[in-house]
Amino acid sequence: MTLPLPTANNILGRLNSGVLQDLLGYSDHVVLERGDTIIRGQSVMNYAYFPLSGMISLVLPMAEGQLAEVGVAGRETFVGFEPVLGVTEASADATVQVSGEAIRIKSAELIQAANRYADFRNALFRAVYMRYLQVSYTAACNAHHTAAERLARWLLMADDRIEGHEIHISHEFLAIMLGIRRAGVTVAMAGLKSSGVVSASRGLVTIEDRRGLEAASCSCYRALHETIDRVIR
Amino acid sequence: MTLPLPTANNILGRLNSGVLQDLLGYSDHVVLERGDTIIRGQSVMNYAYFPLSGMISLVLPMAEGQLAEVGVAGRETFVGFEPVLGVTEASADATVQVSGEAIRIKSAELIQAANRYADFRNALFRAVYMRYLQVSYTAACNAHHTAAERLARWLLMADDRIEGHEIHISHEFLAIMLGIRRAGVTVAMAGLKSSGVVSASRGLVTIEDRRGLEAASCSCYRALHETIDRVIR
DNA sequence: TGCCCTCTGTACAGAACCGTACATAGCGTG
DNA sequence: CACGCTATGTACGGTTCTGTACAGAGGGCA
Repeated sequence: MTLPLPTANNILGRLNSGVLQDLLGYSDHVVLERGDTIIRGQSVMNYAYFPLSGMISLVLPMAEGQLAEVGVAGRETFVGFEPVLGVTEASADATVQVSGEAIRIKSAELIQAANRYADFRNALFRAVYMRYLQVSYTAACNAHHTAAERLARWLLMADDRIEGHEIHISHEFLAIMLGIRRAGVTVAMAGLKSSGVVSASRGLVTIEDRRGLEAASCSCYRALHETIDRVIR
Repeated sequence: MTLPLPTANNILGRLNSGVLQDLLGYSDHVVLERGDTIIRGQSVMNYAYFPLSGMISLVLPMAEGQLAEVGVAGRETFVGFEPVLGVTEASADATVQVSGEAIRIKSAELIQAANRYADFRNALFRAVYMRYLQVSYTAACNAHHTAAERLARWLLMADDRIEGHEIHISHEFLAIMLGIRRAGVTVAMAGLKSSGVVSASRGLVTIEDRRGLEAASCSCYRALHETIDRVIR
């Protein structure tokens, strides 16, 4: 079993080796277990996480105990960006959805490194912007698209961030992420299963036909990707 | 008729006068007419706008020509933040919803000033963060709350950004902003009218009972305000 | 093996919202 | 004033989703 390298993270992997070595000097390598809440909304942010594998949901706690997922993060980005904008409090919960590993850096050290290295700072800014875009599309998608389309989009986003094509998640959790009933997930999932794009058993969803899943998803998945590709150039 | 001062904008108004004078040296004072689209999504951003009055909607263009409002801006903030994060392309359309005025600065000059003045830079960062929070709540709200509740929230956000309590807007426009049918707006508005919290005639909505409107709104309005107050401290 | 807890599938009535259509009302302009 | 355009009010069938409930399946553990 091989330990994933820090360069598995898209931001860390593009740094020149001197900067990366410096950063790693005051970083931890941590394991993210499914269900862990590594950041809590409305509490002081202590660490930023640069995932090497796995997937993290960003979940906004609302009034009356409701929850709403506003975005997801994997090794393409980092979580805990608030200090980059001078804010000490977390905006949302960060909950591990798919187990993995991450490089963890104290928020204060993150800021010092960002001040020191322009390339690193710019990469962090770009990641913040991509997060903003993702949340924007989530807002638009929630207003316009059906539960089935949004389920397909969620599975695509997860598929992008995992090894293989098996997602360990229950309908109950998916319901919270999509802001719909648990029973609604079961029905929507049955549709995807009957058309053969996914198979599923207790707590496990397997993507069988990626193209088919893209066809079942709303346009937001593709639109967000195209926008990000254009911005990154 | 008095010209609004640059200090009417919350960001500019908190700068020390030397910095403000410098900024104003390379800024324009512009009029924002209802219906103007001052920034277009997916095109290069040329200017940032610091509103002194009026309200601007941030509207994400989606596939198949659909539109979705992801946030609004008034004199509490600025629009055209992308260059602050090193991005040259606009993410969304910025359309004037309520006429007003603004201080306009070339994006390149904005960045130079931000590099020069730490206070200004920090204020811009904080505004970016507040925008992020607002879009997050829009995403959550769209997933969980009814059209009537969201209409009430929209009217509250508009009321916060105008002089007086009269909003010039048609049901057609509101429908686009909320991502629902025009007829759905008419029905929801009829509810608000029958309970006396607003009155309305052709193209004009008047808020009669601010407290009542807050009661008709979902919790997102209050929750966002409380979060922003806490972050700003 | 038996028990229990979680997860999944299914059902049903009702609410919310859609797409569409049509009639009326307000208001500017010729 | 008459016309025409835009805005508003209303209606109706159909779809999506909700809240709730219950039964059965899967799997861990005593």
